[in-house]
Amino acid sequence: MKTTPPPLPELTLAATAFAALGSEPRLAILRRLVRAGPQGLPIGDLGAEIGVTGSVLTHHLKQLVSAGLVRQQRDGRRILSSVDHAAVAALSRFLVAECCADMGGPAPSPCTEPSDG
Amino acid sequence: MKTTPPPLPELTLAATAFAALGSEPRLAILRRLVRAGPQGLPIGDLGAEIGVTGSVLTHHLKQLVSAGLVRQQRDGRRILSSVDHAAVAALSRFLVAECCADMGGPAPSPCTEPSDG
DNA sequence: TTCATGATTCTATGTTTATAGAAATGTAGG
DNA sequence: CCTACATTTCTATAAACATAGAATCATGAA
Repeated sequence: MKTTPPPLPELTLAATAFAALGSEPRLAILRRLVRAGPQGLPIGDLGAEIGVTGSVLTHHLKQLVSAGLVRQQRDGRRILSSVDHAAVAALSRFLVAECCADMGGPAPSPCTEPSDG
Repeated sequence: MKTTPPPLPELTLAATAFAALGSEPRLAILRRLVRAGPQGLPIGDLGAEIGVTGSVLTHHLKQLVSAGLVRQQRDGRRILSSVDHAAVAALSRFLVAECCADMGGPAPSPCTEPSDG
């Protein structure tokens, strides 16, 4: 049996997810989906609200889904997209972990911030 | 007088920062810089450790600096790059805020995760 | 089957990004 | 000034991404 089957290194996964978020239209899409809640939003409605249509919307959604940040399920003749909150939270934690790595301690607060608030 | 001087909307700034992180080499760079601590790391050393050289490294660093995630300061004939932890933490918070927006409550925990642990 | 709707795939074009080597800039020391 | 070192800018090329319209596929209703 193979004892080292890690498919993709954490760094690659994180970079893919960040790249998926590194676009205004996609970030706007994610926002709408968050507001839509766990039920999700049909792609048509999504495009109408954001101002992106057809193939372009599919293009962006594919990246978000591929990055694991968004899930999709059929509902009759439409497809509902919803945010994978766990994935988003995990990505956020990764970012904080990177930030605080070897900085001294188990990261009690997000970071040793310079009196931000 | 102009009454609408907001330079860049939050969404644009966030997208820029995420795009800066959406690349393996840049994410690797950030990691090294985090481990280097607040003192920073000269660009030459950085390239030697990561396996990126000269102009390519400058290219990536410029994006990280432009996104506000990395700062640079001269130290004699070299330039020390260091992570702006506050910016990274802020980006992480933005991500969580997006995730939990309108989900009900002031976000006590990162997200209403589905029994992840 | 036929029609209408919702989404994707295909095809094409323009833009941005990544990478790399050579040349140029800035800094420190003799 | 001249040399050595560190980093950037310039130039070029290949790859990836963004956008859009037309055609195609999938689902639901009559």
